[in-house]
Amino acid sequence: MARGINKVILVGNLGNDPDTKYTQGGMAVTRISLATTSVRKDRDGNTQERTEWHRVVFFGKLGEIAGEYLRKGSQVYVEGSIRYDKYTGQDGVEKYSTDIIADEMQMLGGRGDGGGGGSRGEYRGGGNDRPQRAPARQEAQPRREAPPAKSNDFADDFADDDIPF
Amino acid sequence: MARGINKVILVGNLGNDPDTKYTQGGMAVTRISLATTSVRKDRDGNTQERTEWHRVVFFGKLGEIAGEYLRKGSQVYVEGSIRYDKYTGQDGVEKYSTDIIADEMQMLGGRGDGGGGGSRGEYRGGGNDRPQRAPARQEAQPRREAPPAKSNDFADDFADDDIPF
Amino acid sequence: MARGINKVILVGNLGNDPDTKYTQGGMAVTRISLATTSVRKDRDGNTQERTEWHRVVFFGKLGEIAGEYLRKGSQVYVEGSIRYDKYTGQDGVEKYSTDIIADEMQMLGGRGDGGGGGSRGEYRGGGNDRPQRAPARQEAQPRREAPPAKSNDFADDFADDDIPF
Amino acid sequence: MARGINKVILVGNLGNDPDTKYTQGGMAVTRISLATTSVRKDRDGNTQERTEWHRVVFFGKLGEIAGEYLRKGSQVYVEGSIRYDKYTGQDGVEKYSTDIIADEMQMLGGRGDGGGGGSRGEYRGGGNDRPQRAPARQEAQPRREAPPAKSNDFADDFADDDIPF
DNA sequence: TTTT
DNA sequence: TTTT
Repeated sequence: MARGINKVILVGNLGNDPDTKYTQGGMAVTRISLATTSVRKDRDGNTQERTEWHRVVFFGKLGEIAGEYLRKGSQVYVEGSIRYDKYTGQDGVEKYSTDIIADEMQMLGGRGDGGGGGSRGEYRGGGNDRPQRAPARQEAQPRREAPPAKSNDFADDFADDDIPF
Repeated sequence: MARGINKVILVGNLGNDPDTKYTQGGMAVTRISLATTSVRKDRDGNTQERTEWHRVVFFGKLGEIAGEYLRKGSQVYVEGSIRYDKYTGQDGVEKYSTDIIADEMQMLGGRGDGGGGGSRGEYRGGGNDRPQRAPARQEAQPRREAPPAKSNDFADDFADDDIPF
Repeated sequence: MARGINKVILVGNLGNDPDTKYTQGGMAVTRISLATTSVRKDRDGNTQERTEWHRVVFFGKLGEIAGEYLRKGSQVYVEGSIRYDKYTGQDGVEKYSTDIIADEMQMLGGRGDGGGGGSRGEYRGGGNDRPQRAPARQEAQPRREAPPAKSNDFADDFADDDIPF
Repeated sequence: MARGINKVILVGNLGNDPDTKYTQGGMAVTRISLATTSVRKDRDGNTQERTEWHRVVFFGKLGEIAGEYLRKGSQVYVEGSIRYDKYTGQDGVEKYSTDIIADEMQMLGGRGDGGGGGSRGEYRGGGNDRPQRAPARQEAQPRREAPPAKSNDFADDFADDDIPF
């Protein structure tokens, strides 16, 4: 039985345009790099600034919306959970990664340099957006290239069954 | 100027007793390993369970309280922020680590196998618990060994000035 | 279009057993009174304690689980949103109420005086637990009286269509 | 001893300019009205929109910053706790109010119609901003009228000792 | 490595 | 009205 709370709340700006790929089952997986900067005063009274870069991942419908509306510089609210992964790199060395699996996002004031659209992205991950075999993704991301017809890099990372929520 | 929100809320159980060390300036640094388990149903209707192990770090007064009251199995509420670090291992290879820097904690119902005491730990990281030169740490952790008189492993990790909040 | 975040996170203890009722459509609506206590030191160094009593409401499947597993004294984690209502009392005077509409809950260590059961309640409000015409509620709450066959007090408060999420 | 978590996270827009007053001890108390709007689809597939208006209160240094930088329309992130109060109105009737006591805020992208300034407000309520007898408030709010020399409406609500954190 |  |  599930036990525990694993919740992350971020407000930050994208360091780059989002990267959207598709699983073999047609599910969108969008990744962004999100900066949050904090300050503190050290003992000498100097201001110290530190930026964390969060790797945030959006799945399914939320991945489509994030890919469509977010742009480099966009300010966004993200809610999700932390996921730690361990894998073996191509060099045979064990590596670790940490991702924030988003289940809610909301665009904030600034539009970044994407501009154009006008409409505002927002979505709360519901319960029933598991990939229903070939979503109508043609309509879903007017400004993204068509998803690759067959396999792609994410195929190694995520089977459709791997949706982490 | 600071910009962004980086907030983590965890409720989980400790996998081991806490590990408390002291910086050269006498500041307590306590680390715990905290499990949060979530479940989801996969496409075949099978229940999938996944546990994340969070490395949580408590500094200063909060580190003393965490070290004193938490035990393997304890259930605890933790609030803090995510911190990503990159360092070079002794093997010369670049490594990455992710820590949750706690700024609030509260013990919950279950006591784990610590038992005994009776009193309940709880604390909110305030603004003025920077190491004031040699805190009265003798009184602070009745059940922990005296902090090492001189250097320790954390000396490499944290100078007093590194308190991350 | 939706705009904004309205999120509440509570950890507290129930002041009384939960109160479960049913809408005419058969949806469970469970209310609890949840205490959170905070302390601060006033200027004279005296400890001041203050308790807030939150009215938390659970709908649908979550309402059934809350009604079944929570008891007076139970410690519980609740996530939800704030809802302010204004209504006219039977005395013709305008009144205001504030409720926390829960969309996630998890029982914590302490069991309160409910005891017995053994199993632990937990649930995340999903997207598809709107009342599907007559849920199998007979099985759902073994320890609660059968829901009233017809109207009840909540009928005035909530139509099935009023589920606030 | 304190027990429980009472945490609120809001992202919304101000419905009006902030209202700043001062206690007799010289502490700033700023109130804003913050809107968060959510949507849901009802059974007929129609989009239902609902706006909650939160009364948010900022004390001390945070109150000065909120009063200076926020304006009608500003988008802001607020973190705090819920506080329920019961008082007797001038008509002799018992009334209830709910406030969000802020302990952290951060201005977001949009500037509202305040414009001008340029600098961005942000602050985390620290531990030591209790009113130190007459803060240098002349410098603190360039664009607000001078605080009343003597008593004001808040005097009834808040003594200096009432700072709720 | 925890917990249920 | 809870809890410690």
